[in-house]
Amino acid sequence: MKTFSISEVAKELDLTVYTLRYYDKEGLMPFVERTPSGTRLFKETDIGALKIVECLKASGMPIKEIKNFIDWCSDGDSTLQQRYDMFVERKATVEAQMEELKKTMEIIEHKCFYYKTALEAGTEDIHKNNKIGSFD
Amino acid sequence: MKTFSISEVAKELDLTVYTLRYYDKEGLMPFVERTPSGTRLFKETDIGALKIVECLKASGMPIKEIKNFIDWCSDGDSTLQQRYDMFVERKATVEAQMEELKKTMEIIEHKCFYYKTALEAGTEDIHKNNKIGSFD
DNA sequence: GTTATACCTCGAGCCCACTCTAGGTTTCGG
DNA sequence: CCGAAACCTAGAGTGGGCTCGAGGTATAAC
Repeated sequence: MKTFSISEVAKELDLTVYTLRYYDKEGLMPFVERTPSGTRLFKETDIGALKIVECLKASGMPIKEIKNFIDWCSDGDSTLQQRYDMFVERKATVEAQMEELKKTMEIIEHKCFYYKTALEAGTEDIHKNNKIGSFD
Repeated sequence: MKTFSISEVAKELDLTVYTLRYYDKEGLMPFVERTPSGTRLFKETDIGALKIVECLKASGMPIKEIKNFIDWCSDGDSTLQQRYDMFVERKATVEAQMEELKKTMEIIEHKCFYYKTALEAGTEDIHKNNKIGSFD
């Protein structure tokens, strides 16, 4: 079976080898096998698992909670409920983040417009004259 | 003109007074006036400006870059172009974050389904039997 | 076979964004 | 006018997530 070195995996996932070893230290990859001399050998499935780790990270989950999930995976079917619940909760937090980001975007787009018109006028004052104290 | 104390502003923006004082220390609120004895007096417009700071923070901008923006604001119309460019660039990064979050969401939804069916079956094995090594 | 490169661990260091403590002053209700 | 609560500064401490240096072993290319 084909295996991959830590630097190959780092390149694939756009991480550094430092980061991968740090994840290992934090218990996020207990499944990765080693050569007799200690060199890590990553399988395709390991890379798949790390992609889930990255996904959870991208959802804003801290390393320690991701570790809980990994531990549950190691514990087998008895933890299926926890893992399901976790993903359902993640879904909710990501939805909230999307909402938040949408609001942020609206303000930023408004500011793009604000500065475009100000640039055209050569001064910000055109906005100040319209609505006093709006910080528009 | 009505003014607000630091704790009122903290409550309004859902921040701590510590955080607000930290922002001040970092130069994010050079516009906030003081009483002769040094107590900060926030105006409505100051709160508006802080909302923009929060917006930039929510867009992932680090404090130091937000400070640049605040400095540009103090410098007046000569920095209109920089500020416009900054918001256009912010727009792009927020768009990228939205894309990223969408991908994250897809994986999470897939996992919700994965665990829902596994729970119904009582074991994760039903997935393992379908696609070997997919970490689905 | 040797030399360069990649791998390893352990622990220290770094950066960011707060968060809090100590020690002090001010303001405000009764 | 007094005591509680809110304000202030300077600087130390915290937690998360890396990032790196030192010192050493292993493997691969020539």
